[in-house]
Amino acid sequence: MRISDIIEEFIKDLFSDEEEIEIQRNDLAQHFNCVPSQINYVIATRFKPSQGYYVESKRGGGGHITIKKVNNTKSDYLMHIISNIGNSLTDNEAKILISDFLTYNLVNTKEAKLIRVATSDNVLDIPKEYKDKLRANILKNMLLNLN
Amino acid sequence: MRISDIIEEFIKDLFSDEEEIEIQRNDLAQHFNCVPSQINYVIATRFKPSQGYYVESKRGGGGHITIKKVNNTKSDYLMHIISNIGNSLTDNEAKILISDFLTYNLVNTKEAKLIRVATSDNVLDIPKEYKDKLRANILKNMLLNLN
DNA sequence: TCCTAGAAAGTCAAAGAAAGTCAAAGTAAA
DNA sequence: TTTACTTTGACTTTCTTTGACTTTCTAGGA
Repeated sequence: MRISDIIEEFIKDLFSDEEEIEIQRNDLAQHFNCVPSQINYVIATRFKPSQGYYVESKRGGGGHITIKKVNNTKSDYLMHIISNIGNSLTDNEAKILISDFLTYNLVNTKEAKLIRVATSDNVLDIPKEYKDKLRANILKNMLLNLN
Repeated sequence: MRISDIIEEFIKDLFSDEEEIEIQRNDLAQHFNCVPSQINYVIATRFKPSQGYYVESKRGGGGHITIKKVNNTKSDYLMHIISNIGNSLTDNEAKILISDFLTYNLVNTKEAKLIRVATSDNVLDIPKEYKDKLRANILKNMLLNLN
């Protein structure tokens, strides 16, 4: 398994009930035996605002990285995601979003699967230049119809 | 015997009890002493939706190919539909099919809605020449994932 | 007060690790 | 002998890992 996925999961577990967590980049890197910038990679790809997270940090002595979950209620979270999807979305971004929906109980397994299928790269076999735009569109529309 | 057939059989054997397997393209190619793209060929020709398989993959470090087998004894009707959809489907045809699914209780209202959204003409905002083909593909793959 | 050392975190590009594409060449079937 | 299916390989794309270098912050000493 990829170290990035393991770190992602570890961080998400830190949010047991909290809606805000704080980590030390170097400590975490040491814990997982990787270079510190790997932590930045994980945050950059898995904890983006468009994924419902807000990140702050401080350098220097006593420095740290704070990650906040943007919204509390399910419908706020959903609205936040929908309005932040923009008009382009990669396969990987979609995958992470959908797995978050499942973790946060916004959808059940079956629905998550349906959404995943309709946004996955293999299913969307059209020229590359249309893919990410189409994917964003499909996902937004499916989410809007969840209620 | 053709190498493609051997690989096909090998992959099918991997599904002993599992309904979902994961392979490494390069490893498999090495195992059979063929070029990696041969694996793509086998998947493209023998693991199509109309044959009851759903495929996903990921590139890069830790990449892999996942193949899911749909238990087709579960719903003959569904498999029948899937293999009869062909590779093109109009908006209207999709609409009718989906409302049939609902009538026959193959899906619930929410699922029907999700499927409808992902196959509807105005969500699929790509050039006309790709639409019906894409719609067919999306619908087939979504149906495969109903269990 | 101001300067400086050390402690964090950030950036960015290169290298590495998979998988995907596509078309040409080869083979089998009708 | 066409036509359809297979095999092959060069090239592309996507995602992850790594590391050298930069920036920012705090605290302690001159």
